[in-house]
Amino acid sequence: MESGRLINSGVPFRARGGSGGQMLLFGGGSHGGVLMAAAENGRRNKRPFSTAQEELHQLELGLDMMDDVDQLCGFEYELHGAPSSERMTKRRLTAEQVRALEVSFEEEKRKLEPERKTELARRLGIAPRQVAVWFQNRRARWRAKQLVQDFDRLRAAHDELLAGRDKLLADNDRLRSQVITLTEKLQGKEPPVSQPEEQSVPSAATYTTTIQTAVLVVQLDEDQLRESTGCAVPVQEFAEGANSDSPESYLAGAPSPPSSSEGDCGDEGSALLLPDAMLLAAVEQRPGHDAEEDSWKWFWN
DNA sequence: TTGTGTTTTACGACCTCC
DNA sequence: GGAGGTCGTAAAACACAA
Repeated sequence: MESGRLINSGVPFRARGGSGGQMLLFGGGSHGGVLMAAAENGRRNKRPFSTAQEELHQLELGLDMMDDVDQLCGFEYELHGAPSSERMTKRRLTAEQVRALEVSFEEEKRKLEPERKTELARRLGIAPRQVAVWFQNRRARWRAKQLVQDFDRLRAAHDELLAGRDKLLADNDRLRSQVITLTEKLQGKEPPVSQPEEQSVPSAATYTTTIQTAVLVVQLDEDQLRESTGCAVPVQEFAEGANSDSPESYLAGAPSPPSSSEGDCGDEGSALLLPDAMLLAAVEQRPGHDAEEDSWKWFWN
């Protein structure tokens, strides 16, 4: 056996002499001599490995085998047997090879056409199989990176939605207090002193007046609210309903319990936000109203 | 120098498409 | 059925702290 001197190479190798000339083999650690460039140079380099092509040239074996990439790959097979039976020795691609592969990866939109594979392999002095494997692994890395980016994007959108939801809730609280206060002022009452059981039961006339007052407040605040929440407020619909005879008719538009899109400024739930707030202010004063049985009390929580 | 974590290369199993 | 894809993983190559 004859060992070659691999410049800038950490790849275990051995050169086998033969009557018909020398053959270079790329083997694993136990297969042959090991020359480490790092040991020679006394330091580590990035990507210290030369290609099979470079090594063959450096060894000056005098073999004109560089034109046949498949033959080059076959050398490893000769050492290890069929690729499926035993792993081939790993060989790092050079920076130049990786750069060319990256360019091709971008140009071909991550697809590798057979002709392109063959051409790349020939040009870079590696086996077509290596090009295919490199693309497979590169696609996997690209997908992993995309996954991270998608996650970051979704998280940012989620945080933004949460912030919007908090703002909506705060606005809702503020406006609810405003409606109640104004309603009570119009009724000539002072704000309740947290004794709801002892409150006097309003008459039907007062009840209707309360609702109409609430609608008025909503109309006055509509522009401000639309600006602060970014949600459409169907005040007109609600106002029309307030003119009907039956207060119960207002309940037809009562909100559904929050769905998975809670906090979302969507088309249905939050569009009912203000009318619902107004309505509830009135319903709370409705004769015989039982707050515990209120099916949409979730809205206030 | 060594231990350890990360990246890269390569493969087998399985799936899909033509 | 073959070619080429993904997925999961092994193992070599590499980086880096202690």
